[in-house]
Amino acid sequence: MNIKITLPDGSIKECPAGITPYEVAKDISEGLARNVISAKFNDKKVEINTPLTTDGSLILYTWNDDEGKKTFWHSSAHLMAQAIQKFYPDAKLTIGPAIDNGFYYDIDFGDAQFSEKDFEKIEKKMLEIAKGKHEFKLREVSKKDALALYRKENNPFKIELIENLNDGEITFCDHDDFTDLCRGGHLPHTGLIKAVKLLNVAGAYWRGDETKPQLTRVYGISFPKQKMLKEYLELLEEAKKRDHRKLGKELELFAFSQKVGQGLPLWLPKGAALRERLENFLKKAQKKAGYQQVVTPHIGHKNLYVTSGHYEKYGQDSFQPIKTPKEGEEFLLKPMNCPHHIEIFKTKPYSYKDLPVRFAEFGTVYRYEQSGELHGLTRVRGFTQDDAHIFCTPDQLLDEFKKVIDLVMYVFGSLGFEDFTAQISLRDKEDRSKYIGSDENWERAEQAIIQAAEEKNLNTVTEYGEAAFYGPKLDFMVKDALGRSWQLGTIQVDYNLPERFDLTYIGADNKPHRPVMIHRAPFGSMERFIAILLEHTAGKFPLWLTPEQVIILPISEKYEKYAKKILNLLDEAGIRATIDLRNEKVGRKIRDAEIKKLPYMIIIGETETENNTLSVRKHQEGDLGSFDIDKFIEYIRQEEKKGLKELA
RNA sequence: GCCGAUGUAGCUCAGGGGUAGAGCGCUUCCUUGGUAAGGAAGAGGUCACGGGUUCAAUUCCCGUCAUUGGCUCCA
Repeated sequence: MNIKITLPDGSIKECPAGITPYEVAKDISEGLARNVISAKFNDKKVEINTPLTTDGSLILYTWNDDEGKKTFWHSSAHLMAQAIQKFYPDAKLTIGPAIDNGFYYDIDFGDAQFSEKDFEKIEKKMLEIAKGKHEFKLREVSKKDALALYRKENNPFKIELIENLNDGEITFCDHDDFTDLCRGGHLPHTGLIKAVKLLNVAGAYWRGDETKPQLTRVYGISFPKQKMLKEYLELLEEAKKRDHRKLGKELELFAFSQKVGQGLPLWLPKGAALRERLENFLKKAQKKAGYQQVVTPHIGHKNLYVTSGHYEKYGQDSFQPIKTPKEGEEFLLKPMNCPHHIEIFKTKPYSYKDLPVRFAEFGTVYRYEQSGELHGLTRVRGFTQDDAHIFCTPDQLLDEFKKVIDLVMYVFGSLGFEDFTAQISLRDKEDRSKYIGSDENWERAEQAIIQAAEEKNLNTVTEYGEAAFYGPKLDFMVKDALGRSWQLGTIQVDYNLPERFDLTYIGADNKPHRPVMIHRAPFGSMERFIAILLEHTAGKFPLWLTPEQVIILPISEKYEKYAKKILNLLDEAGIRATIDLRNEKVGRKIRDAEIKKLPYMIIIGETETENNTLSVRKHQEGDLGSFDIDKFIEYIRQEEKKGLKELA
């Protein structure tokens, strides 16, 4: 009997029933058969040696497909677990999935210690086993037998997993002498795994729940070719060079001090100046977009946060109140600016004709982040939000929201962020107790965001359970050098705080109405934004933003006077320049300026002094030739403008 | 907060029971050199902090702090 198999290109192959995906690949070409590592049949993951018995569509995956890589890495996780059990026979396995870059296995080592020192022997053992070309074989097991096996092994984790599965859908995967509970998706055999590297060990809670036992998570990666591993490791090295913590130190932008406290960044002169330029850039755009700057204090009365609901939600898990010595009044370091801005809104009555009003502030806030969660500038305890709150009528909401999207796009565009995801963060579908406010208001807010994102043609993903407790968000997510995702810009719709603070405006009907609030921060925070910008540009900031635009390199002391004259002229023209007056040869000065990524070098020697000119060299590009001073200033001004777009 | 790793000169790091080393940087001197490293000399360290073991601790043990890879969390 024959079956009809449809391939992705639409062609239909007639094959004998019982043919495996591997055999189909072989029928297409020997090369494909060598490379095929997994398959989907009728949209369901199948093993490469699963007999196909009905008509259907088949997709074959190789290493070049994400599906293929996942299969490869998941199979490698089995191999790693097997190798670990050779050395730690009592280790209890739990789960071992593939991730974006490799795989991990969560293991309960009991009283035994597993550390990085074990990596080498595990890697060796894995490769040794891999060479045996052991076939991965999936087999169905009854619930009873599956439970019996893991009861014998005394593995409560697997038992818990199996208990949540239905009889008839439980499968085990065998290879060599190793068996594991697994739903499938494996390589044909272990021999395809040619290179492995264990990357790190970490603690991870069983099922991600901090009340449950902590397991040891072993991360690794594997490849079908040794060369690919080498390339991957080189890539990791490259990424480390772009790490904002390293660059921030090298470029003297920011620092931390044990004495000041963890997670509290200190901005050095160059970093502070950079921040100021970024702030001015946004202030200018916001002014154009109808925002008004306000300034509010760093602390607020506890009652302010009781009213806002933040106290109930975060009171225990935040910096604790500051008390006045005599009255015992309690004040909190502000963890956000919204309540303060709301109080500004409440200083006078508003007519519908006055709305929308938009209050903006670079507001520094303090949040108690758990010590283990702090990370460079991307996760800190004190940071400055480029915050603003828009108060508008329900009718204006959609339009205002879209305008904010425009502003965020302008900021991202001006700074070269093209690779981002707009994440629509909605309520958890099941657990609604985490949120305040009525279902009706939430529904309206969520719809407004979805519609605005759609009308602005944003590339979105929707995440449930990611909303703030007072409202849904549109978050702009960007990846750092190491591929970790961070939220930069955010726009949030809020019907709840206006309710809690009893905000009103007078409508055309001469009756009070409830305004809607939008919270928004295009950068997110100055700290995180600069961190990600550093990693994106590898420290080569746009010319308009960079701390030092030009360095003057006199060839010898004889030209110091002329060099200083040039410095003054550049300074007067608002160009940020310094001089390298060290007693070094010009070759050395150039080398050092190149390493420091200074965009322009001006070389001053006998010729320049006599002709009243400059020799200009551009970073990474070399000699640009001779310039008059005025011509050079004009040139820099033009180059600065190139990076900045106009706000629509 | 939890699990693991780390903490030695301004930076990057080596070392190891008998109070320390390299490279870069810095200072001084020589050199006045034209597009990616000129030469010489010198200064610089409570080996994170506190306790213990020891004749002796920077080294071994314990604790604290900080950094770091994850987990949980993220208004």
